[in-house]
Amino acid sequence: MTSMQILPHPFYDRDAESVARDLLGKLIVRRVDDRLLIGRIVETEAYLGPHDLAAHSSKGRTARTEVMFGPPGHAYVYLIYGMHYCLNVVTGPGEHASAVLIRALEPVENVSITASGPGRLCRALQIDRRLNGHDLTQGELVVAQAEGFPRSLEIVARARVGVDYAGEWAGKPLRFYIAGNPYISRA
DNA sequence: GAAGGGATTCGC
DNA sequence: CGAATCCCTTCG
Repeated sequence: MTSMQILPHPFYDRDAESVARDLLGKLIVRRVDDRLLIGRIVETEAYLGPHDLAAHSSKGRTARTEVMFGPPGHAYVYLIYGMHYCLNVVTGPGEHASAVLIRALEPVENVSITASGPGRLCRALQIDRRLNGHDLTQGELVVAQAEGFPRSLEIVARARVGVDYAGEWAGKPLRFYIAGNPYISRA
């Protein structure tokens, strides 16, 4: 396939909303043994930091949320509802305890089962807690940009999913997806 | 619409 | 300790 360029740390060292928008169209590259599983990000959600009542970091710094309080560009992976993993990338600026949830991928290479929805995405890419804290600029899980793609995208902003408990934060348009893409998790 | 399932957190 | 909660998915 075309050559790819791994996104460097400064890409992540910005506010979560900017990173969430700019991740659309980028590639998740997961290496399992000698196989590369590749998907294009088509849906994300921004979690802005401790003041955002929908963000895990708003509950304080704990063993589970520790990675969120660390440097940008690392994976924050946790188990939810006893059976699904969710993949987030830690953003900035600095150690701001903000992150972007990756909600859906469009299959690009070796992704046969559906990767729409955060739980299914992790199943498709064989992501579990062992990748919590992983540096996304190297190793078995990275985010990259294909040369010359994407050019321009039409982005839709909507309320985030599954955060009804978050009061006024529940309705803020911090979920982003590529308009018309068939792999988004829900309309 | 409800249940399934386990880690995590909080309250007693 | 027990109880409640959860950035979900699949089944009825």
